[in-house]
Amino acid sequence: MKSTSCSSCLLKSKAVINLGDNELDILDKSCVQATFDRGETIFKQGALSSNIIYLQTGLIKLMIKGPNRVQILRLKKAPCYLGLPTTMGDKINNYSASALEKSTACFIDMNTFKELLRINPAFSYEIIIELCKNELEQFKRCVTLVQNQIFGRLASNLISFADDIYSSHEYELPLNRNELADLVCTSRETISRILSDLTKERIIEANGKHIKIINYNMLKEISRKG
DNA sequence: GCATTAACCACAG
DNA sequence: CTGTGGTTAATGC
Repeated sequence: MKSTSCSSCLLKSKAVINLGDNELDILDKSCVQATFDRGETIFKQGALSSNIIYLQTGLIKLMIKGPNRVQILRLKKAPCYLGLPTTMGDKINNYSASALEKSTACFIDMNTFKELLRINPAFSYEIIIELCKNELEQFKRCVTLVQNQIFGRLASNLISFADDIYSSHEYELPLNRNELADLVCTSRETISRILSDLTKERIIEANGKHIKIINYNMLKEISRKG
């Protein structure tokens, strides 16, 4: 299935750049590339996990089944590693990942990955950096979700789509209203209402999945104050 | 009490 | 799959 070798790959991660030729060969032997269409599951909560996944291109969502409903943990945009916590931290996946747009990913055998961590400190260092950045992002998101009211929670996410994912004040939402609700912990109805309220206030324009941020500063203010 | 927030339900495009 | 309206429960003046 693999069209290129790891050594000639143009989409190397920051960690893999530090690997020598020998180490790239080791990686090459247990690395398989796959592509996913929108909606396809990359890995599933409850299943045995034995791979580290490097998302080369695309956008995915991580979700976890809570006591009552699904919770979208976060969206992740390539390039990034997927499943580090769930593969290294447990034998079973603690959450699922599915593609929000056409994505490509490399599946790396966990034992090979562990071996690379052991033999190459520069590689390990980059992995730790990525993990730490992720944790900080999660902490921030946690505070926003717990302490802000719904306007603030949704505003934060609309801003994060614009700044972190699409680098534009105008974009197509990768999620429907229900998924948006799962992302900011509310109901589908409330999402509808808030999007139309924000449109009435001329802070954004929302037409179906098309979002245009008109008053970025105001939206930022809402996300800060909750 | 009264106002606000947000969930749940129902129903219509 | 979405948007809206009515109802209701919880919380805070």
